[in-house]
Amino acid sequence: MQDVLNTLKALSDDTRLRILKILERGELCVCDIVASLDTIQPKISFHLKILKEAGLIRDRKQGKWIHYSINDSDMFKRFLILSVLERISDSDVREDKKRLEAFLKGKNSKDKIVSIKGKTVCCGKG
Amino acid sequence: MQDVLNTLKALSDDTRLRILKILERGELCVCDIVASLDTIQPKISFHLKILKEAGLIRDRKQGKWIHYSINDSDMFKRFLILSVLERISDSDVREDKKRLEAFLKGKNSKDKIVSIKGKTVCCGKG
DNA sequence: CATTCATATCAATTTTTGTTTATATATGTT
DNA sequence: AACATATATAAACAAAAATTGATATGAATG
Repeated sequence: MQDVLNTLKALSDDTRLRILKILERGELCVCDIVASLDTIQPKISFHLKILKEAGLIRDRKQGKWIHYSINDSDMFKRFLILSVLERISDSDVREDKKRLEAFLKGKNSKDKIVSIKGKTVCCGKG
Repeated sequence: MQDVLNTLKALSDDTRLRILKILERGELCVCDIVASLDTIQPKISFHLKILKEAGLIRDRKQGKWIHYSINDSDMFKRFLILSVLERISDSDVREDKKRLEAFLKGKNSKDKIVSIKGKTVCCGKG
């Protein structure tokens, strides 16, 4: 019973549903999610941990960054996520998505600038 | 988002999953559930309220008793319950089921005795 | 109409969960 | 090596949820 419970508990939180909702877009690093939900990083790390321990997401380390994505190895969980997220109204996550796209755009242009100097930058000031 | 969240929260509790699991058997009154989970009545009333407010169960009043049953009017919720309960191991609810059957048996025999005197008794001492 | 029984609700408490500030770790850069 | 960045973790605090014991409500019975 514990695994089902953990899974359900992990899904029973506004912040975590919002995280999953933007992860539907694809793999994201922590700072992307922080920017998207317009909040502080430890909060996001806390919720990512819960989602990960429930087996709903997985992470991939690459240099300084840790990329999170929805874990599709467990059918039941994948399916739960799908049917739950589908029932969340677009208006509940519109702002999150806006902020995410704006942030990613900013990152890209910075990447271009710094790639000239050979840097790879995420959210830093350059 | 609030309705999905309420539903998930209602499902995210050991006691409530156990209640749903025995309600799969069919309609039951509060005292049946109390006996089945071997606990105190206010606790069960508390959890029943949460399940009801989430739209997962419904109640039917009949004289002194209130009978609860799984609410199958909402497809999504019905389906969530099904897929969640299916993943709960039998061993997690074996004792509950045992206690329930024993209790119902006791009730029936008492009913027979008191039906002679024209009474209908639930859990009272006769 | 007083009593009993089934259930609900309340108030107090305890437990669990989420938030925040500060700090640690690890990787990459100069 | 010193520094900056991305993320995690810890500790303190706040908020929400669960448990319990006491009491209220309302139906049936004698």
